[in-house]
Amino acid sequence: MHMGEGVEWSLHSCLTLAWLRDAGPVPIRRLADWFDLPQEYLKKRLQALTRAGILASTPGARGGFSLARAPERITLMDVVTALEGPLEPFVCTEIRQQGYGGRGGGREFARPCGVATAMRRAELAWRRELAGQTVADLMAAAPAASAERTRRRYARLAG
Amino acid sequence: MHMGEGVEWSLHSCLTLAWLRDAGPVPIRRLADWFDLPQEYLKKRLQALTRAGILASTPGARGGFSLARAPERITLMDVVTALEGPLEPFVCTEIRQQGYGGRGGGREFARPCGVATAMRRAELAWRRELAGQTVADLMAAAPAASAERTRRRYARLAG
DNA sequence: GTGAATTTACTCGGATAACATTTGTCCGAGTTATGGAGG
DNA sequence: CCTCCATAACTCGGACAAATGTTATCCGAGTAAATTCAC
Repeated sequence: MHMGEGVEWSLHSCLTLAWLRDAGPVPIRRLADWFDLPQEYLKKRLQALTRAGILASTPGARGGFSLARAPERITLMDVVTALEGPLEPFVCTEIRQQGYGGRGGGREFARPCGVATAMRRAELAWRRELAGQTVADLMAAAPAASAERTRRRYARLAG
Repeated sequence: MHMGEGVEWSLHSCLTLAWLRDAGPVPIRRLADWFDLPQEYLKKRLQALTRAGILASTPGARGGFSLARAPERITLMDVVTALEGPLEPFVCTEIRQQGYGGRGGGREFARPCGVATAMRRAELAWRRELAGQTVADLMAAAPAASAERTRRRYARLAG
């Protein structure tokens, strides 16, 4: 059970984009250099966020990525599902059909599998927690100096 | 983000073993037939549970797997960590070091990365939920007939 | 100068390769019950 | 009847192969600003 690195990359990217919101769209090149990440692959991930309506991409010169909505309205859940897909970590393949009921069983399987239900409950707790935190919260939790430092450093790079 | 099928298999196996506790150790062959799963691979998974002290394995003829402790004392968390390893789904690779601080930053990174903290919080909620449910709870949640039916069917097979 | 053409700086999407993990298979070795042979 | 031995039924562990998923790279196409050039 592992969550792709793209999640970390994307969250940090969102955080940065949030801080640079006034500076206009940020090209992928800058973000990749910023965090020293593979440019093309990071792009792919951010494209996924764009398809999900979390980021907006402006093509052409002076284009790049930017937040599509206010940081308060982007939850971590949004980002995670955009990247990892809407699929739940635990997928019930209904093994039990084979086991407890045998070929006949019918009625017993109308209600969902107990194992799946238990897992689902845990996933819901996870999702709830993710949905409860926004990019704005991340900004607030970061050291006070980070925002300003990021803006300064970016301005210097962008000349 | 996906959780291996072994988790589902193992939980159903534990449930079955719990019901068949009086019938002595259950050979892997039976379990695999039971759920129509690949025998050798299921064995691997159950061996992992054995190493974790959740199951006990008795070698030799009439051997097989059995619960190592009471169903009340086996949490879903135990099973999941035994199979997927103790590693957290989200791994922080500290890419921020590159980004916000640049080469100098030092002091700012003493406290953990905000993104990682947020993710950790969600994982904790997940773990807590998993740790709160035991195999005994699964037994209780299952349809009343399942236990007896399982025992009967097993007796017939082993007959 | 003004407008059109060219260049430059971006994103988008698909194709593909390298790599890791999960899933599945196979085999040799060790352990214990069972059944039979010899006393 | 008792003992010893062979056999059968299991698990354990490692090595290996196949399938899948993640990470990464490359390329052609589209879009928009900036630059160049013609007039």
